[in-house]
Amino acid sequence: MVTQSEENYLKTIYHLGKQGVEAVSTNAIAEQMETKASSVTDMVKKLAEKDLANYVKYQGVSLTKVGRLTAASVIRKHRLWEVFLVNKLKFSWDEVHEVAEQLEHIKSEQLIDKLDEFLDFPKVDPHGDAIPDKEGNFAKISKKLLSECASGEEGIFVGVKDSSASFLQYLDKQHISLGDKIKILHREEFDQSVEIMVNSSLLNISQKTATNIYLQQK
Amino acid sequence: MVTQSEENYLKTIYHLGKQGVEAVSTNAIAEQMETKASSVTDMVKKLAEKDLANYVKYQGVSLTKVGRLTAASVIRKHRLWEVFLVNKLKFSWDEVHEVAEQLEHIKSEQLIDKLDEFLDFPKVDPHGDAIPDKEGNFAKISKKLLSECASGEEGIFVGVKDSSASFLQYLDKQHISLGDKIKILHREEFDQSVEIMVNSSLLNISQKTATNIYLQQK
DNA sequence: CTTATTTTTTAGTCTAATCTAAAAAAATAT
DNA sequence: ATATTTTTTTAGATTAGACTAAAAAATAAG
Repeated sequence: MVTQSEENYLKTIYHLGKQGVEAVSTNAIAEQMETKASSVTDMVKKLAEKDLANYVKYQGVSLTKVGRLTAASVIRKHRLWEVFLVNKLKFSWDEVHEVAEQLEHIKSEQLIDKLDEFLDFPKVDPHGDAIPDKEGNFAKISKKLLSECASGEEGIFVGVKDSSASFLQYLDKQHISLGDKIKILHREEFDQSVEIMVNSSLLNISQKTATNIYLQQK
Repeated sequence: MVTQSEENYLKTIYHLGKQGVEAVSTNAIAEQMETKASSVTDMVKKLAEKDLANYVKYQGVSLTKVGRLTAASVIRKHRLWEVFLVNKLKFSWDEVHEVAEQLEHIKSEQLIDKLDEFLDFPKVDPHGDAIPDKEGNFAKISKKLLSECASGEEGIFVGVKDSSASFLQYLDKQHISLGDKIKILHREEFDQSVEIMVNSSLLNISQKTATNIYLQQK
């Protein structure tokens, strides 16, 4: 049995080391998890003991195949729950993280399968990050900041970069919501503002807004 | 902060001692929770320390007002999650318990409020047990076994007593489902079978079936 | 290439929750 | 009312996870 704490370590190592393939330093993990390096050393030994991680003293940690799969499964759960919280329970994007952080540790294959189905097999979470499938494979999502799109390009609004309450409220007021198709019509040289088409209405957004919106293209 | 383990003890004491008001013996708790009496003693001291329980050596435990409220809140979460699992994710009744057992410990007021709303403020869980409100008050549910109803009576099918897979499948086959209005037409003296009206169709059910179905009246 | 600095590990504590075995109190039976 | 049985508590260990402080290894600087 993989404990909750072990799952959290696996997740962190996965994120820090390119899907857990690259070796990650003890200190990096400690900093990320806001814990002490000595605690990390202890845990990392345990993960190696359980064949979830490869660990050589003074040389950092990477994940084994099983470790990577376990980490991906936790990430899958986290992101599916985030979709549930936002799409079904109407949480706003900035409120979901800590709750999903708890829900990701619920142990039940069946629960996640049924949740996945209930949500209609989403491929991205509310922040625009890919949701891995049961085998731990991530769909290649080509998401790009709106500010990086040329005029003429279009894409689906799949996430925000910085999800402050005020920004989300602004989006709400402009009737821009997740899943909307956005087309870039014109980029204004002088102030980097962008004219876009959303829900068949024209809108002008500031550069700041444009650097906060992720579009998914095909 | 109340730990997961503390919550489980509170819940057990609540259930064993008439909402936690009556004192419950150490042994009774140990047996119910499949743990050792010595572990119970330890925990019960801690609960008393935190003013969640009243405890006098050798005289059993009851809950304080705060303890009762905390227990009721855990039960509320458990039952709301059960409704979610059955109504939304299409779990069958006998599969939900252990998952709800985990979900009940997720800490987020907001989550439960929104879940409650999402489920349309249910008053009973899939087993026909009342869901307490935020103040810990249970709606008085007058649920009765179908076998105890006189002919002429009617009620809403709110739960089952023993939820074996085969029984649930039988109900499915007969097109009897949760929330259906059932009217008792006639009770056969000789074999205790009962003729009922469900979804405007006549049905004859055995005594065994009748003792497994809970009806809610008014 | 030796010294200083940083990183990582080890050794020893601590807390929460559990357990076993023994002691103490309460309940029951003779 | 005394002995026996049952229940409950205490004492002492154990395990997971985290911490502090000191030691060891690796890295950087002169």
